[in-house]
Parts: sequence; structure tokens; C-alpha cells
Amino acid sequence: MLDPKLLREQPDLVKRAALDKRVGSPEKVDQWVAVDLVRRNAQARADVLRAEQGKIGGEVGKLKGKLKGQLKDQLEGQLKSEASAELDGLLIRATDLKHQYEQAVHEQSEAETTAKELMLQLPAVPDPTWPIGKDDSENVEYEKWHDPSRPPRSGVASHVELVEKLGLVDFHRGVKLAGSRSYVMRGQGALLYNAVLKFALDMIVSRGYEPYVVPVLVSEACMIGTGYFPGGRDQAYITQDGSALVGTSEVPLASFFGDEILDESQFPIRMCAVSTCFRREAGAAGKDSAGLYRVHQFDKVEQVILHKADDVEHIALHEEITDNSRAILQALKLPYRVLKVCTGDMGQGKWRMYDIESWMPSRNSYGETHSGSALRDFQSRRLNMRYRKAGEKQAIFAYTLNNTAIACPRVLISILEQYQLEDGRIEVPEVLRAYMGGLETIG
RNA sequence: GGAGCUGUGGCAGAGCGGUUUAAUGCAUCGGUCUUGAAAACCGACGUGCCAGCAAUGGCACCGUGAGUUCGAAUCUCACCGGCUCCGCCA
Repeated sequence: MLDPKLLREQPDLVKRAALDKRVGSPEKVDQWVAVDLVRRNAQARADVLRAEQGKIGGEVGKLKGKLKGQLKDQLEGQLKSEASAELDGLLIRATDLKHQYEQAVHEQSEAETTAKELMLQLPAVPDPTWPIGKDDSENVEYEKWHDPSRPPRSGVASHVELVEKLGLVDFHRGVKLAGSRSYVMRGQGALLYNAVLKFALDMIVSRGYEPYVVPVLVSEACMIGTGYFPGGRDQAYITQDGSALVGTSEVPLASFFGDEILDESQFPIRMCAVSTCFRREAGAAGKDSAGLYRVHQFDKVEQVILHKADDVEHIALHEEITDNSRAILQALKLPYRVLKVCTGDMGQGKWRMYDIESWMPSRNSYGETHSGSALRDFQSRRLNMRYRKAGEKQAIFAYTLNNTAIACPRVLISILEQYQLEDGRIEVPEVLRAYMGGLETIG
């Protein structure tokens, strides 16, 4: 959701964003501006009518009180008093006002509904220093890293071969149980899976992030509030009760303080959670269908930060939240690169966005394992999440950020393939051994 | 799953069709008094939208939505949350 003032005063900025991001359209900006004007005019009319109606209502009340007094003195059905005639006149005027008021209110609420619908589709304006581009092919590589002892490998076995040989993943039975893009982690595979998650969680918690266990089945309001609905409706599993399975715990974490006014002294609020995530992957039919890359259900450690509305701090915290992920990959000695995600690929609400891609030998390239966004007040406006500075009256919309800490099973592709030994066994990364009972090799 | 109760401002709590611009108390903030503090007294004290350069003014909001009425916190209906008891089950 955008600042309505921005839309009224600088609609061209948002139109530009619509084109750069390929979200919404310039026409929708114009439509919003038009319908917003209709709404304001209708409200101005309705307010005046309502005030008039209230006045007449008050007079009706007084007269009725008077008439009651008179009736006590007179027998029923007796002569009509002056007051009674006046009352009839008032009631006729009041009825007329009522109809006019209803019409104005109707017009106002119609316009408001349309304005809201449009607003939910409009893009936030991206940081002008961020790359402009049409899709992921124009993302800009901005940093590359690998541990000297573990450079990117190639020409080695793929994780699909490895896990089948070692019995770490059962794809066939996964599909039997749950359909395409399903899998079952098993034995040491399951241990590795949990070890990776726990390691990442501990790392994030040690850096001052408060851990949460959150619902993964949330209300539609949370999905709209975080910006996933209505645009991404077809990517989510929705229940017969209208609730939705989240694609990331960013949704419940960012929504946690929704509809609240926080105190600035609580900021920045650093949160994290490990949760199961569900994605329909609609439109990705046939893409990455083999292996652990693109699945409907996975687990992820996610980080979320809420803080004051300040661009300098926003940038600093975006770096911080990205550094946390770098640190995890570095500890795992996985080669990675960081991309500045261009406007066409960043999505509706983002101001800045980094993707981190880890090296996956079987793809002979990097594969996206992390995604970190700076959203300024896009989500907090939708969530109605504000804060107040000490001693000040004005409540301000907070800024939000989020980033992946680690996601399983996708990152296992990099680990398994990078750490495979000549004989097909897998060396366990040192930092994970403590989480696997000291196990040094798998297989 | 069955039965009953309940939802009012930061909290407590009145109001149950028209002098409600929602009483009162607590909490909070400012002031008077005081060497200082406490007490006492005085005052302020919600959110959103609209008009206006502004001062300011108007409207809406009593869980949510619809309805009845000239007029709804108050009446009707639906939904949502909370509490209690019973049943079932981790």
C-alpha cells in the first residue's frame, strides 16, 4: 500500500514504478486518482447531510418529549397541537435527508472499495539507485565468495544420484504420498536436514534475533497485509475456511504487531522463526521437476526486522540481515554470489532486494537459496503497524525487512554436491557435526 | 461436538432508542502549591477520513458486517473473538 499523498501529488513516480516493476499499470494509477477524487467529494456531501440530519433528529426528540407531556393532560385522539404539526413537518424533511444521505454514502463507499482494490495492486516505488531491468536475466551480480579450501566444483554427481544411492531422500514414495514435487527425507538425510535448520537458527538467535514459533495457517488479512495477496493468490494453498498456508514465516512474523502502535524505544525489533512453508509453484510446470530444487513443502529459517522509518537505518539493516545469511553460507563453506535484484524481478512491495545464490555443481551454476528485501513502509501500511516517538503524538508507519537464513531442502543441493567424496559418500560440514552427534561422513 | 455467559476509550466500568459532544474512577501528561517529594486542587488526555496555507471546523468509529428507524453503543440477524461447564482427545 502506498502513501495516498504520494499518489495524488506525484502519480508519475508510481507510474514509472509500474512500468519498471511490471506490476500494476499507469492506467491503474490514473484510475485511483480519479476514484479518490470521487470519494472525497462524496464524503464532503455526506458529512454535511449527516450533520443536518443530526440536528433535525435532536429537534424531533425534543418535540416528542413535549408531546408526551401534553398527552398526559389530554385524552387519546384529541386535538392536534401545534407541536404535533411541527413534528410532522420535521419528519418529512428528515426522511428526505435520509435518502440524500444514503445516496451520498453509497457513492462514497463504492468509490472507496474501488480505490482500495486498485491500491492493493499498485507497486511501491523502488530505490532509484537499484538496477532497472525487465526480469531475472538483468539482475546484477555484485559480490562473489568462496572458501579457498572449497571452490565451486563441477563434473560431479548430482544430488539426485547421491541421495538415492545413500538412501537420504525417497522421491518415489514422496510422490506416492503427496503428488508431484514431494519427497521424504530419511535417516541421515533427515538428520542433515534438521541439523542445517538448527544450526542456522542458533546462528541467527546468537546475533540477537528473538525466536518465534508461529502459525503457518494464517488469515487472509495477514496475506494481504504482507503483500502476498491479492497478487499472489494462485501461489498459495487456501483452505475451505478462507485461511491460507504461508509460503514463508515472514507472513506471521511481520504481521505480529499489526494494528498496533509500538514505542520507538522497542526498535529495532529483530525476529526469526523456523517454519514449514507451502508453495503451489503454479506456472512452474515442468521446471526443475527433478530433485530437491522446487518443491511444494519445505522448511525455512526466516529473519524479519521492524524498525523506525529512516532510509539510512533501513539500508544498514538490510546489509545486516544479508550479512547474517552470508555468515551462514561462509560457515558452511558454500560458494555463493549476491545479486542486486532488478526492478522487473523484485516484486510489488520491494524498495531494495538482494538474492543470494549458492553454487550447485549439477546445475553448473548458482541457484537461488536466499532472498532479502527492504520494503520501507509498504507492508506496515497494509498491516497498519505504527510506532510513536517518545513524547510525540504522531504515529508513524514502521519499516520492515526480511531475509532467508536458510531453506531446506534446497540448500542441501549445494551441501551434498559440494561435499561429496570420491566414493559417493558425503563429508559433513564441520559446523554441522555437533548437530549430528559428531557424525563426520554420511553413507 | 453439547450448553450457558460475554465483547464499550491504555485499564476498570456506567449507559440498554433522542439534553452522549460516551458518565465516573485509575493510569498518563502539563500546571498551581512545596526547599524537594507526596497529597490536594486545576487542566489536558483516542483513531481514521474530509475541507483549509493555517488557526480551526465537519463526519465516522462502543468486536465485525448487514438490517429496522426521522434517529442505534442501546433493537433484529449473521459472523468473529473471549470465558465457564460437559463430552472427546493429545
